Amino acid sequence: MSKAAVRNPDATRQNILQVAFEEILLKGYQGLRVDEVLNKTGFTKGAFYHHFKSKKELGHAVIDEVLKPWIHERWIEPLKQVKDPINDLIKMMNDSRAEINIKELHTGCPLNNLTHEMSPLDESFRVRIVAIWEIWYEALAETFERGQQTGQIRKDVNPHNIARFLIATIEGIIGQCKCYMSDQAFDEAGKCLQEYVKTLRA
Amino acid sequence: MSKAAVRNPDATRQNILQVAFEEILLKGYQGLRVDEVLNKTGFTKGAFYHHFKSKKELGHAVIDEVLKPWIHERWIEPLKQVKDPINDLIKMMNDSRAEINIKELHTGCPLNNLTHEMSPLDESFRVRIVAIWEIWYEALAETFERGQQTGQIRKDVNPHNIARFLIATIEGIIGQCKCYMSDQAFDEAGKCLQEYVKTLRA
DNA sequence: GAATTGACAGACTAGTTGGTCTGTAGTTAA
DNA sequence: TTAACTACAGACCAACTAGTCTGTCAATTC
Repeated sequence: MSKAAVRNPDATRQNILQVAFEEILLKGYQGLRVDEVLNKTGFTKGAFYHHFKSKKELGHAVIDEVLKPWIHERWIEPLKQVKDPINDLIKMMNDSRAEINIKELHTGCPLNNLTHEMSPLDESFRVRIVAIWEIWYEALAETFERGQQTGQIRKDVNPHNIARFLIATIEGIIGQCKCYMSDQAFDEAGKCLQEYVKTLRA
Repeated sequence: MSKAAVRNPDATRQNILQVAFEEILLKGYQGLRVDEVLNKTGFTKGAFYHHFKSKKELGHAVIDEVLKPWIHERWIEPLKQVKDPINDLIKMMNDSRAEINIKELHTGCPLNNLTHEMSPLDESFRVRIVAIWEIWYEALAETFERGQQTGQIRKDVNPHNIARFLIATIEGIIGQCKCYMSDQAFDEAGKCLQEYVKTLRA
């Protein structure tokens, strides 16, 4: 009875999910300790296993209820608003860089982090994470298709191929920054990336 | 006395290192179990802790004595032999693709795997892994510099920037293949990558 | 307002895991 | 030959960790 004089189960769940997400980013799913989440949230085993059947189900919930909405807010929604694909995308990539610098360089891209550590561990993780990549991939491809229709993007390029290429490159660059704990890779590769994107202009 | 009627300490160490490396690729360093390595090699705790002070030191040895030589053999040496940067690099990337298909798609790039999981865990891991990236990075940049001197590569591009860009892109593509467990990403993004590389021709 | 259900608290457990320690057989040097 | 050292074998341990179980108080229902 040390906590929760007034009850709020939704807030409890969200609290646990958020802390678990941060722990996974720092230490990975395998390095995530249920006890540590409970320490940081102030809840107990009783609360945790009331909301989650197991650690694995917590992993599922983190992917579906934290990571997925984050990608939506960070990439999918902005992509829908794009009017000038070339310039807007360059701007979004620069925003991405700024965001990386803010929350410490060693964190990297959350989606890519979970991809590399969690997806090989269990098929249930992998399918959930792939679903998120697909959403991003399709949203990017659609952005290029719209650009082709409005005559802003060359019509001889394949929107899906470009989408996959850009996603791969962005993640690769962020991965380098993460390991080097420096944004030098962003300076170097970013220049090439911007030049490449500009070649797509009609 | 169930094993090693005849002794060969070097082979013992290499055996442990190789199995540990494969285990890390499959389950990550945190998922690596000393006992499992001993099961698969047939050795015991006594042997293990005679050769390695701790699990962490095993991690160091895997990076320095398995991963690093692998990169040397797979990338550094071939890069030294490059006569025609554009065509040879495209060939090397296709080789890389073939290799990925052979040892199951979910494995991904060893260097990138260890980068994402191990480098955030401990600074001693990170500095060792960064050192390997640097070797690859410099070897690639030097290849482009040679290409510029021989007039095969445009002189208005920065060799180091291209090197970083290519490394990031290659790793990003392999990462996508790993998560999707499909080489579709290689088909899609690979086309863009090849086109980009060709634009570097003088 | 009594009863049922939901949302926790917290002690406890069983299985795992990195690491230790003692013993012993092969190897090498004198 | 023998003493000293190397390269293991394998039992053992302490710490950790996901998960359980019983109890309790708040919230909802009737």
